[in-house]
Amino acid sequence: MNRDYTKAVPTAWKNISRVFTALGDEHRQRILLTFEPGEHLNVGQIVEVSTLSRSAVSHHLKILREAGVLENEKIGKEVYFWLNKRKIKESLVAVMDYLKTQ
Amino acid sequence: MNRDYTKAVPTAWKNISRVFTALGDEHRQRILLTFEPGEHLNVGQIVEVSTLSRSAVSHHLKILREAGVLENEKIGKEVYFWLNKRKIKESLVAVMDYLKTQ
DNA sequence: TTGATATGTCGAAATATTTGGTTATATGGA
DNA sequence: TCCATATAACCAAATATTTCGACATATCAA
Repeated sequence: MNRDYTKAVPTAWKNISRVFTALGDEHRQRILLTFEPGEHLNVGQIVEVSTLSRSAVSHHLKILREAGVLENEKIGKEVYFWLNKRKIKESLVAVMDYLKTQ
Repeated sequence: MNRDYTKAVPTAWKNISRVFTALGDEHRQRILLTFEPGEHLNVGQIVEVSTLSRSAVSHHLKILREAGVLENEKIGKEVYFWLNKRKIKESLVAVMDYLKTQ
């Protein structure tokens, strides 16, 4: 039995945790699945295919962005979002590596 | 833009969602990290290394079990839990595969 | 059968997250 | 500059999750 994590987990795991929390919500999954390969979508487009209000979508986009799952850039009046594949893969690999030691 | 997921995600993704929700909580991460390779732990042992009450731990174990992340078996008076590596890996691979199409 | 132990379940309170209306800010066009 | 548009930030209400004590159930040993 490993007692190292009685009180807390390492920072690396906290970051992973945020990614998993981000992916663990169905609304956020729906947003992610909306992206076609390499596609950049602006907030309005994402709201358009969502059943949620603009501010709820904005909230979920913030969580996805803060987890590093999405990146964004403002172009003119619009903010475009796209998948950060590297970041998602990193988190998955971290858990894969943990499983390998198990 | 893929509009297929406007209202819902496929069942496969709902199952993945449960795994990610399970892994996205720090208390649950701490429980998972407590397991040494191949180890089976009973509830009392997990409570012992936790800062939470027995019933809170029981609640988290239920979430982990229902997500398929942990398996369990009652032996005598005790219930032993262990990691379901296959199930966790399956969920990670599903997301990896999604990333490959991106 | 009685008592001790291990665990699960229930219910209510505490806490956190989600939601959507409203307001603020930035951008670009007339 | 003034106005329309896109988005973010703020706030309060609705909802969901977490927490823990109390109670219920199962097992085993005396």
